[in-house]
Amino acid sequence: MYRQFGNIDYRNGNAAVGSDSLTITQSGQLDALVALERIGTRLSFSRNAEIYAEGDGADCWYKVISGTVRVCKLLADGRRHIAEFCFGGDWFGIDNSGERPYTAEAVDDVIVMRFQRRGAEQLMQHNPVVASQLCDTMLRDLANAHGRTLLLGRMTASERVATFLLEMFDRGDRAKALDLPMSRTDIADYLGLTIETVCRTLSLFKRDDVIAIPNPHRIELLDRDALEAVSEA
Amino acid sequence: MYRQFGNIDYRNGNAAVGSDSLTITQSGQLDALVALERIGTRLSFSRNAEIYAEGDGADCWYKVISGTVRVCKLLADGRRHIAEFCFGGDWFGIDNSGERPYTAEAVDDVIVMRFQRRGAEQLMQHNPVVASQLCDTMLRDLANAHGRTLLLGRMTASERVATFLLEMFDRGDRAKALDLPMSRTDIADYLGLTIETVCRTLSLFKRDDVIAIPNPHRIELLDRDALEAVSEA
DNA sequence: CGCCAGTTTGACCAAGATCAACGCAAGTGG
DNA sequence: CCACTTGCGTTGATCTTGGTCAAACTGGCG
Repeated sequence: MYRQFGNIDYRNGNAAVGSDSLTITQSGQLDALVALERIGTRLSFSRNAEIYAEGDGADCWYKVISGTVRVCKLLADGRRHIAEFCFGGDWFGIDNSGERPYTAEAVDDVIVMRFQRRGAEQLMQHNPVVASQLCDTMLRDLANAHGRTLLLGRMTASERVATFLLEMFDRGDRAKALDLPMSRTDIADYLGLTIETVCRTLSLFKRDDVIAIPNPHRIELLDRDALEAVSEA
Repeated sequence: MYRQFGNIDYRNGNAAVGSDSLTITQSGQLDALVALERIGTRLSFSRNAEIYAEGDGADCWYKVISGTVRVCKLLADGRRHIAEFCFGGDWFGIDNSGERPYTAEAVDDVIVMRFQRRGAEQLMQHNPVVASQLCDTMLRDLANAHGRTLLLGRMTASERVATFLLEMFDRGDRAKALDLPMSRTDIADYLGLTIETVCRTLSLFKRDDVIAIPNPHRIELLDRDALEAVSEA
């Protein structure tokens, strides 16, 4: 899942800014990649910096190069909701509304690629490979979002936390140890719980030797089967 | 929102079955419509009939012509989750996974248009108008799904029911009276509540003269402002 | 008329929220 | 180098919202 458009290392920084030469061959994946790369700009943000705010004009699309982004919303009375976390390779900020419906913030230090929406849309029009890859990304996001409605609508606290941990393990390098970039509050707002419930549930899993927590941001997976049994569905 | 591809009346039944002539001009909306229509099949289902089941092969896309469809999932222990209700004009069953992740059922008597996925995808490749319209549909669905994660993750029972009612009123003909095709159980499973909580909340709104309920499936809007105040966010 | 499916209402219960205190490690300033 | 602060994280006690269980109601239909 995720990590669209393969493994080109953007970090070497050969991206040109907004070149508008859209004379692009309608051929393979690599061309699609190069084409996209040519119209993007690299940007970096430090921990908790705002990438864009709810209400801003939605004239750009973004792709995470490194770090973690949270897409969230603050309600009038202080309740907060995190719609998604985005990691290296994930797209965010793709919507066809005029205004941003959510805010995007850097969870830790983040590097992103920013694409002018106009340019990207033109690219899609002219290059079916880019179009179908972006389409796939959207369909994956949609499936993801539906999975989350199930989680939020019908799962208990333990099921939510177990599902979250497995998701994080599977997105990382599938090692036994996991470094969570986000705080407990972030996790709570992502799972529709309170920070206390998240803590208690993690402590519960620790007590039952399902996970170990050497420090708050590091989780070690001791018993995947147990976690999967809790997460079930 | 929704109701893609305008107002052609499919009910008159001039749809041909699976004609594969994809020699289509790259021009206006109407052509896109005609092109799509030519590769679709009309089907009808009666109340509670299954349109497709979780686990089936996902080789078709669907569009509702008339009636209401629920896209849902039954968990092992009996909990049920409704991902979305689809009304006339809405697409459903568009996903790029091999197997259906959800079941689709007719809420009431339903007529749908079914499209072979292969054909529709080819059509998208060759006809950018169809492609971008389907893309828009997906983006709308995605925004919708994110809205629902907010509702399910952070809203109280009253807020959920108020939001649901407003959504239903706004999707209908915006008259003061609304006929809900779905049962209380359906509403509950859509809002992540129990049937009892849905009933109690509706009774509460009735007691406060926000709505009237002449019969269980008919809701009249007496005080939209009050409902919007509860739904807030 | 009596049954049936769906809805409504009431009494009680529990999962998770809220409120509060404490722990702990990383700064910071004297 | 060591008090003091600050920002998280953890744990405990209590409360509330919404769930569970149960009974009554309603309209349609054989």
